Amino acid sequence: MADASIRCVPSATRRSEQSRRAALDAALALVTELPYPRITVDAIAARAGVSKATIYRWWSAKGALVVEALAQQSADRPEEHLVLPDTGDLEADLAGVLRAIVDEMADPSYDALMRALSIESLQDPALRDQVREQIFGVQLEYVERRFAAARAAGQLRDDVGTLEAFELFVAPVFHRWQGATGPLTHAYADGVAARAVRALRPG
Amino acid sequence: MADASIRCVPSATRRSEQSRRAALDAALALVTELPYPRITVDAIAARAGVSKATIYRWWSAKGALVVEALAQQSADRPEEHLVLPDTGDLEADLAGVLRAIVDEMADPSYDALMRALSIESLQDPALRDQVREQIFGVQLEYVERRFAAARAAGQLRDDVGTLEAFELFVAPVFHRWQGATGPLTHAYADGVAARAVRALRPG
Amino acid sequence: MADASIRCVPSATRRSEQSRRAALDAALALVTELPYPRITVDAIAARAGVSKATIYRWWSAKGALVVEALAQQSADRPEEHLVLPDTGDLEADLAGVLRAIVDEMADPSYDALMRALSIESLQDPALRDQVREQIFGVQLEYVERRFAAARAAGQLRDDVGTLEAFELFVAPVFHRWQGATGPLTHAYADGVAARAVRALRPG
Amino acid sequence: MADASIRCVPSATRRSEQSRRAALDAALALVTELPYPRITVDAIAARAGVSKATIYRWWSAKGALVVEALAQQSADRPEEHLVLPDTGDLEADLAGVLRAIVDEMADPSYDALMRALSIESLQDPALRDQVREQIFGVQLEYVERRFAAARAAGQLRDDVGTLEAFELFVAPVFHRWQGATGPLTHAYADGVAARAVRALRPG
DNA sequence: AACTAACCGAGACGGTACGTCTCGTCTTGAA
DNA sequence: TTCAAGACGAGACGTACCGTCTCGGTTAGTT
Repeated sequence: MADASIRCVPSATRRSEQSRRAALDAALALVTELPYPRITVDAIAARAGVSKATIYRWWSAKGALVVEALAQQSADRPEEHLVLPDTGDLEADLAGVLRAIVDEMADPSYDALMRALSIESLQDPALRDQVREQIFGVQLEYVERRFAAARAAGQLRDDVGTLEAFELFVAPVFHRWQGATGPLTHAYADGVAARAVRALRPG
Repeated sequence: MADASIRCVPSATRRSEQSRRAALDAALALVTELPYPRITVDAIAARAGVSKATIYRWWSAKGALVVEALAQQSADRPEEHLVLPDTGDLEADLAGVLRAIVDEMADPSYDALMRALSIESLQDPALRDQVREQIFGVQLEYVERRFAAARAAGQLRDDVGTLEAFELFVAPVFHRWQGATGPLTHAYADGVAARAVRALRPG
Repeated sequence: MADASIRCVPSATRRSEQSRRAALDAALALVTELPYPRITVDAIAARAGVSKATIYRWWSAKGALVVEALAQQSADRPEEHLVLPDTGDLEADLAGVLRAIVDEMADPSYDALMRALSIESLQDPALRDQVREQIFGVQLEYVERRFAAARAAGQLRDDVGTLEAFELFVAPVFHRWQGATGPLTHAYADGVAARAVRALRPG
Repeated sequence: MADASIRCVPSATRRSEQSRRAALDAALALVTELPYPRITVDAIAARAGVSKATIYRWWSAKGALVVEALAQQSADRPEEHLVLPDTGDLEADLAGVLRAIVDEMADPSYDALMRALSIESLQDPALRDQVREQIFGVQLEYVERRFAAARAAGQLRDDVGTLEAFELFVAPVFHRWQGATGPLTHAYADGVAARAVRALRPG
């Protein structure tokens, strides 16, 4: 499955918003309830009260539906985004958000969801792009604002782009989560924040 | 698939080394030839000229076989490990190895291997642990030596462990590779090395 | 499909004759082009440039439409009916018409039409009755005239009805066609005619 | 369905006789229980306790399985065959067997079974041939014996083959059954026998 | 001339069944 | 015993049609 590329047929005018939401909601619910390989299109269809044909009419495969469901959730709950506060203290702000991320990663349903996203991304380039644009990109925008402020306050080097700065504090946590290569604690979050700030500091 | 844990029956008394190698080689070959979800146990068995029963007798599932195949390859080709040279210039050494990694990631075979490893890690905690110990751990040991030297030369802060230091320069590259969130160039490698060294520098 | 009975509901006053003919013509065309199970309502609708809803508004199912199409054709081409000539020689007349039938049966289009009729008859009693009345019955009437003449000429036994006489020479040919149990040749037609006449002869 | 031809592929040596019988028995049972289009491969598989893949491994489609099931039943119950007794009185013997056939045709499950056979035969030439060889042919052999005796006793014309003679008394009944063109009574059976014998009598 | 009502095309929808695929187990026979 | 070969039960996959429905647009046949 998930070998082909995304379809997401256009004509969208006559599309039933009700069916669309039912499918996305069902997908979201199942993602947090079952290990990813146990989630089937039939189960999503049944849960949504929607026919399998309808799902395949609008999504190329299970993965595309799941990713869109997660993106939709992202859009529906902007307060749950990776919003960097701005207290003036960049390291503290980063540490705070990293602690929050670390806490979320301990939640089994968040874990399941991340796993689903990662697996699909790795299996299908089209889905990887979808994830990057619909989920990662949104997160990045939120971070961008805080870094713009930091840059204006002279706390950031000129030779580091937002994407690189973002990677600097997010990638280690993500890497450790994915590989289970070490504990994901608040202390660890603080350490990552400290190192990131040191790396980004001018001079 | 890959829902259960590893078995890897020990007895091995009358085990046919020939069949074992054939299976591992076939798995390795297919990983680089096909998108991961298209690789089936039947295909591996057919390619290896080995029966499916034999595979299931010695490995619990496709994933365990693939991971062992990759670990085996890792063990067979130590020269391809992530060996940090020691020229005394830590940043240059890091930049060099990161450039090498970036080059490898552009190789479709390497890409496919990494993808397989990541997918299996994400699907099965037991395999994730296996990957960490048999592949990641080996890499880490090689890096450890260089960092020990740097630490002795006073180039490293005392409050940063080897694992954290390792993550600092590897995780961003890996994250960018997995998410296709940006270009993987030598310039990028140099930037990551520079930032890592800044973050690790004492004072 | 075709599990329910015939409906043929609405007003018919406002009915578009154009759509009706288009549907019937499309059905007829497809019957001769495709194996029967491959003929779909969607295909008929598409070919006719008519919507599926329109088809289901006027016919209960594919079968009803096909049967009506065939009946319509039957009505449109009376010259193609099973017309028994009357030369005075009953056996020769029968042999002539049977030879004509045998020739027709070799025509793939006719074969396909007969197949469609038979399949629908067998699947739905309502359609079977429709076929009997609108197609079989018409054929029978034509035959009736010739047998009336034969009866008047004392060439027919009193204890044999027209239907039974009809069956006597038509059923074997039809049976052989449907079961492909033997060759359908002019010689065979002559034999059937001879046997029928012997069976029907008085005394 | 049933568009392709018969496959019946693999080795057959390793084939599980148990699964084969379970599938055939289940098919037979369902044919008498449900209208033919309602019989599904899934239902047969479930009833038989056999996997769908096993069914498709050995039969090309539902039709082939059903036909083989009926042929198997034919083989299992030779006493239920169309066995013509030989009392010396050909007409009485024929009338007897036709009366039995007429009685059977009134049985809904026999009716359903015949319908199934006919529909499949009409939809797929390969199945038609299978029916002819595995079912019709067997019946014909039984009839052959009685006609041989009749022929020896000088009760049959020399210019009529067994197949033609068979058609003469079976086809009218079958035709009337299939088209519902008239009542199927013992009196009708007697009439058909009488006409057949007249047609077949020498001189 | 506007109104109304039924028809029409298009095509999305909930369903059912299809035939294929992969999984992991099990059986057979040769070495 | 181990192995190659491969049939098996289980069940998800993605496709094809079914017959129903809603949507606007059009076209009679009134008012």
